Amino acid sequence: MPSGGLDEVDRELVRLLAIDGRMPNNALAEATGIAPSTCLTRVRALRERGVIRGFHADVDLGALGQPLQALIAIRIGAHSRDEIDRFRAKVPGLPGVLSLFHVSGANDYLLHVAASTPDALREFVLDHLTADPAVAHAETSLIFEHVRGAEPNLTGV
Amino acid sequence: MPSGGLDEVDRELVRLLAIDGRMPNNALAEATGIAPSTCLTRVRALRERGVIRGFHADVDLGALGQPLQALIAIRIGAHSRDEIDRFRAKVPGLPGVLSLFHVSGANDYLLHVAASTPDALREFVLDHLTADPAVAHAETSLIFEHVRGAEPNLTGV
DNA sequence: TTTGAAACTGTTTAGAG
DNA sequence: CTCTAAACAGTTTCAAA
Repeated sequence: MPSGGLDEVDRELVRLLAIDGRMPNNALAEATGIAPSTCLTRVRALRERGVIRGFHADVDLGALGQPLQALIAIRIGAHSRDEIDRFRAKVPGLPGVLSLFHVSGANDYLLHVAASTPDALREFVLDHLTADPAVAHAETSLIFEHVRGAEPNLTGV
Repeated sequence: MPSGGLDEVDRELVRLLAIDGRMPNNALAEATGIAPSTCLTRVRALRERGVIRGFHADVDLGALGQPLQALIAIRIGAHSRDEIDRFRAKVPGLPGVLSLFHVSGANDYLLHVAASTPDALREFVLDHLTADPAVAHAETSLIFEHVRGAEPNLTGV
């Protein structure tokens, strides 16, 4: 049950930073029982190794004028690899896109988007999904509630 | 198209912190053309108002021994409100749970989880979902790829 | 790799506009 | 609500182990 060259201290640093990405180096050092300089070196190493990919503010999209969220199940219409790649490449850049999941099963992609109004959402689907030749079908589900996992909180959805 | 009492500067601060949650106050101030002290006040206010909910490290779960991710579509078996509430309350605390979406449509919940091995995933589903009296059906889709939105990057999946 | 201590940089407070 | 400036805290480097 090990974890690719991470020791106890590394895992604790990761855990703490996943909970509070702005925890000061000092505090991290004390919490893990190492010197601040050592702590700095380790956190840098974790970033360089890609264990920590970045730090992000968790923003309330509603406060930013995007109170609606949806998950859109997308089926690709058996086309060329090129067309699929194009779709995959364009989607993350579309306005309001939070995440794109490529999944196994009946659907090919699951798209998590934010929108300002039902109309904006509808336009998003029509303009960018339905209209795309790679897309065979798109089924939109509104998100009533979105709760993060309580434990380590090891991701950024 | 406004955003609940946020001015231009606030929105820019939020945008920058969503991209880099560790951007120094100095740099934020310069980037937005205000004094560091003012910047500090504003960022604090954004946190207090809940516009910024927190700061988190974005962690590579694979590096932490959880290389598998899945989305599990869950249908609730038309039970009492209490039972649904209990389900809703327990899930975020289950091991490996990243996010729980309550959605409209054929499925009631969409659960985003991480696991170490296919077996661990199977056990998770059997022990915590299939076995739960509130759950009528659970359909697991493996996540092949998960891409974040490129724009503001305004969330933390 | 680790560290303590110095040098430095960024943060925070306070006081005034 | 904003700013400048001073006080403070945290970060980072570096030489040594």
